[in-house]
Amino acid sequence: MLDLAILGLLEDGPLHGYEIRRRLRAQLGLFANVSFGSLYPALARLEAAGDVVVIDDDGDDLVIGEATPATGSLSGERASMRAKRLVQGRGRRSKKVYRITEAGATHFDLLLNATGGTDDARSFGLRLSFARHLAPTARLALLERRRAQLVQHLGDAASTDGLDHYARSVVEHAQGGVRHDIAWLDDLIAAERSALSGPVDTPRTTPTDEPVRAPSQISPA
Amino acid sequence: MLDLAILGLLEDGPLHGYEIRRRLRAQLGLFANVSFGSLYPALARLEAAGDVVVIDDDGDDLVIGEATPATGSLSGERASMRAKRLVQGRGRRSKKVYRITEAGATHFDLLLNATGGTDDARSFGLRLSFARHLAPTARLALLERRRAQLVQHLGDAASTDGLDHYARSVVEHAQGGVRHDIAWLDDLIAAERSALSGPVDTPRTTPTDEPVRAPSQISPA
DNA sequence: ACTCGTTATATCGGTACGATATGATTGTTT
DNA sequence: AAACAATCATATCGTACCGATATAACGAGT
Repeated sequence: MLDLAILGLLEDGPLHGYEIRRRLRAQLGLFANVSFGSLYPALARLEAAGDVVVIDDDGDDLVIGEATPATGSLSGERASMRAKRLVQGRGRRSKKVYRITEAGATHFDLLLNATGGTDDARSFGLRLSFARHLAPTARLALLERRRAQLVQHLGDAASTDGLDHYARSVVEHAQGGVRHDIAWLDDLIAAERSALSGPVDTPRTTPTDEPVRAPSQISPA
Repeated sequence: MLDLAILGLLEDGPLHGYEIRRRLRAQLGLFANVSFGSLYPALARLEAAGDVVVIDDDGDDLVIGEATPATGSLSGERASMRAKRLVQGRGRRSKKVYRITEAGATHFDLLLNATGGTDDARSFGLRLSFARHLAPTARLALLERRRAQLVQHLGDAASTDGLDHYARSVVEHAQGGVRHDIAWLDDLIAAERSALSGPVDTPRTTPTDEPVRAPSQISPA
């Protein structure tokens, strides 16, 4: 989950942890309230896995020999990093800027295209946010997978019998939200379809074979 | 989070773990996808804390001496339980039915009325589901607290500049959802207000001083 | 010079999740 | 009636995530 988010942001250029969090809050504002208690461990994880590397402000990789000892001691890297930090920064540095590696980019593609996994709203929103990195067909597949999940979600919803006023209100409101989500997905799917089938010109059948649908925007209060 | 849910369900009578999960899925369907990996540890937690006790099918508490050795060995209780299970059930039992204690009920009130804590949608939905256990003023406070959270949430939302089509769509759709939530809360708040101020009779001002508002239901797809 | 708010990294304890294992009960097929 | 599958039910393991907290560097105000 977080790995996907971090790698996706780093695809557009190196960032340090704090900035990653800011963008996550801005771009994915609502879910993704990501805390440092998960962000920094995640960055350490990705660094250990070789998906990201720490660079300094000049863009140089913060590893000495460049010929990394491969599957050797991980602590060696950290030690050398600390060394360079001391040498050229005189302890003045505070930011740790991360850059995505080729392995990281591969890993990102893998995570982004993964069909299975969790079906929660967060991971879908995350994937859709990075949908520009997906092939058009994969994009469409992502949307339709999500739509099917939500439809099924509505399907096996209980009958709200035996629930008091408040609980019923919660359930019904949530169901309304799901229906809203489905309508939204329908719009996105239609857009993807028309972009796939007729990227030429003269979209003849497009505006007619679609039922009348609200323009994806609730009344702005 | 889970403690609140479990205790709230047990307020209406003893249940076993599996059934708790079913009700959680039904009543709070959407969030609350509660997994056993969190449910059973939570039950064990609550049992250790004395908030719930295991009973057998006749309603008897499944502890031998009734004079529990207090802060002694926890494993003693489990051993005695296992013993009784063997004695009177000949291993036929598989369900562990939990009953809430007085301490548990107190704890539940505490959790339900807690003003601070997390501000996520799940815990709010959970609290609102159990709102019938709240005093009318506390109910209103809960709703207004949540409303303020959402309004602020909308406030410090970024400007969606620099976001591509997909990311912007995600953000805008989420914001629409938040506005929808706020409208819903406004309805609930209005209802609570009118129930507080004029619970007598002749609801004179009720149908008129309220702005025209959609009936909380999206077009049913 | 001093404090305060912001930027920034990091760790800790607790809680939740997904996968998985295991047993008991019930229903269905042969 | 035996065999099998599905469902009901409890439990544990590893990992991810969160909230609180600690720490430190730096700029701005006073």
